Amino acid sequence: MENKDIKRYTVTTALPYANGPVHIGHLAGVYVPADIYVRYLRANHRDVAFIGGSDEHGVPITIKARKEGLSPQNIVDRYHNIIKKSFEDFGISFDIYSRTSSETHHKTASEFFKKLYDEDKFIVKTNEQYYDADNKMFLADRYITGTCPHCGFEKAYGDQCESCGTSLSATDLINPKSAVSGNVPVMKETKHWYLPLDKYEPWLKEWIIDGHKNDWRPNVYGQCKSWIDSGLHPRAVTRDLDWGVKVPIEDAEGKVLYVWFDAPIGYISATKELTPDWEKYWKSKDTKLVHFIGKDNIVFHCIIFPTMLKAEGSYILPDNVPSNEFLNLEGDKISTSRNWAVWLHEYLEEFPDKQDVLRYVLTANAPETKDNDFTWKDFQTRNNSELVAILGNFVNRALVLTKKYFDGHIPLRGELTDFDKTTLEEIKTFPLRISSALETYHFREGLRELMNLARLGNKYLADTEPWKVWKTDPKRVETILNISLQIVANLSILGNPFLPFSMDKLRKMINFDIIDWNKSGDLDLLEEGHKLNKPSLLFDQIDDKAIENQINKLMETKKANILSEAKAKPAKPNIEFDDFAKMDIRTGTILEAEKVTKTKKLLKFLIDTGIDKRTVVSGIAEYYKPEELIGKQVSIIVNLAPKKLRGIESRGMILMAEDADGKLVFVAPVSDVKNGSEVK
RNA sequence: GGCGAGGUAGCUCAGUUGGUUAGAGCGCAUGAUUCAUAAUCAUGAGGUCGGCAGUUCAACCCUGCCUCUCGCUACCA
Repeated sequence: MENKDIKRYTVTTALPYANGPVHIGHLAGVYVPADIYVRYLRANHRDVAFIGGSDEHGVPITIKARKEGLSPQNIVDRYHNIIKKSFEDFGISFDIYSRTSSETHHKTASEFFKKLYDEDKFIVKTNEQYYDADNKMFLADRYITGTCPHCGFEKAYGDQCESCGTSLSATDLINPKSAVSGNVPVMKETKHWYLPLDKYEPWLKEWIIDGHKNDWRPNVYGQCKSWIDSGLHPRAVTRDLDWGVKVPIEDAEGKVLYVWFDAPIGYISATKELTPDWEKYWKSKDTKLVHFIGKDNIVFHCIIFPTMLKAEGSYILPDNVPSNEFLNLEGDKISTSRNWAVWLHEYLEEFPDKQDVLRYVLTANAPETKDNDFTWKDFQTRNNSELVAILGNFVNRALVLTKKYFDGHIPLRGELTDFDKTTLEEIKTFPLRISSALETYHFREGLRELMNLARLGNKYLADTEPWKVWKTDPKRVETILNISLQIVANLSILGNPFLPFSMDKLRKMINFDIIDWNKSGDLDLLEEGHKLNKPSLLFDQIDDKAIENQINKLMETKKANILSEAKAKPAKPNIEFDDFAKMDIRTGTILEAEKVTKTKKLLKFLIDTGIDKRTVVSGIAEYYKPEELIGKQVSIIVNLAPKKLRGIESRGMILMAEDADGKLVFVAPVSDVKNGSEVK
């Protein structure tokens, strides 16, 4: 578990993409656990570099910039600043929060690429891609639009059709156009460099499958194993684009490093900006590298980036990649585009000075083993019945009693009862209970143990009843409160990684400034006669009103989303009658229907079209059972070019209407007509 | 369809190289208590550990099949 040879730590957090602000999903998955871990390490005098930064390259940012008539730099500046500020205000204690548009990063990423290039670690492939001759640029992904080959949507992108959701390749599009000029693009050869992941397969097997079977989380390990087992392929590391890190070699005009290649190098660049002595954090065997990420990033951080580091040769590899699952919000997936999220910068405004409440809730309910749900009701309950009632209340009781009886001075601990002794012994066990949870990335459990210490305090007070004893034996009360206050002091140390703002406040109240983890478990942290400052409440109740406001806000979002989803898509451009007349739509009857094996969506039909009996394959298996369709009359395009699907030749297409939720409904004659009737 | 992760009390989760009464917190009920932000403390109710088979003296834990959720992937004429 705890490796004694470890001298220092490099802890990184996934780089948030600078095209939007940060929400609670990011926090719960990555930043809060990483921050707890780092604060814990620092309290143990470990040498830590805590690295974060914004990921600012890639096509989506350039598209957003174009849409808003701004430069990509404008866009990333905007979001980088929002994100950076909100992390600061939230107490994510980065040693540096940098960005990939920085000069240092460009230089670092270039050199990294150059070294692999010089050492012949890449393979080169040439293929044909669309090219806009006027603007002299290759059209990657979203820079090309055209008609979707299967839903007919005219504004499909080169990587995906937003109408039917299919992922496409640019060459699939019908009537492709450049999104930049509107011109018809030409095919032109382009050269790209690939990282041959396949060559590293044996090494990855040894390193991950054999080497990290027991210390990586099951979700991380399983995901890696799945990738490796299914066979790795060379992956392009360059792109034809003008926003990003220029490919630093001749013959690479207009090419940049692909974002996934440059982004993780950002961890290294940021460390360079942090300290000239950066190499010890990345190249020294006695440094432990830990990547905190969400589950969407597992492949990059466990397979691709390590392969890059391995290929480069001089870097250490991650010791662990604690990846969380996803956090849902009120039962639905968090979605930036649907505005279904609790945004950090808004939370900070609406709940001022309540950073720790959110940190607490997100940790107590962290998606460590499976997706979890964040609800405002739970947020309120955890605040009111855990933070306020258990932790805040215990501290308040101890401090108020001390003020009342001893004017805020720590009383003498006199003769101990057996109960005192067992309580003191138990206090001593908490540092190890919490640290062994944190060392193994079990943050939820660590926090639970912290609360158990506060529970122990409450129980101690309830059992010893100092407010009663005071009347008969004030000496005894001195001992009771001394012990209670030692618990308070211990809480302030042990709670600091989780609740830094509140523990800071607590330390001021008890006039105490130690956060050294090694001092925790000590039973004389507060010495006799030590003067406490005036107590105040650590946490406040959150009332129903505040929760209702948040829930209403989400309801509004939901309404707005339903409205916009219900809106019909705008009509496509007019066509000539001749274009319509080319389509031959007939009525037909389903004679046979069966599921295509090994597919989720495909049904295979035999249809009597009046003209003939033919096989048609259709992707509706999610909505209809084959047996209930036999005998049903449908509309079918009979002169669509045949297409092989899963080895079955489909001759025609059944007409379906798609509802807002994606459900497909037959478009068919309302009463039976003879098969082969023309639809016109 | 393939692969991965998960399915344990109303909710959120622990758990065991398989061992005899399955745990915690929150919520709920009852009682105690008043120092404390109506907070606390005790006690209790509540679970056929997703389903069915199998291996075993013994399975929540191992094996097989099935089922549901999430993710990746294939697929949607």
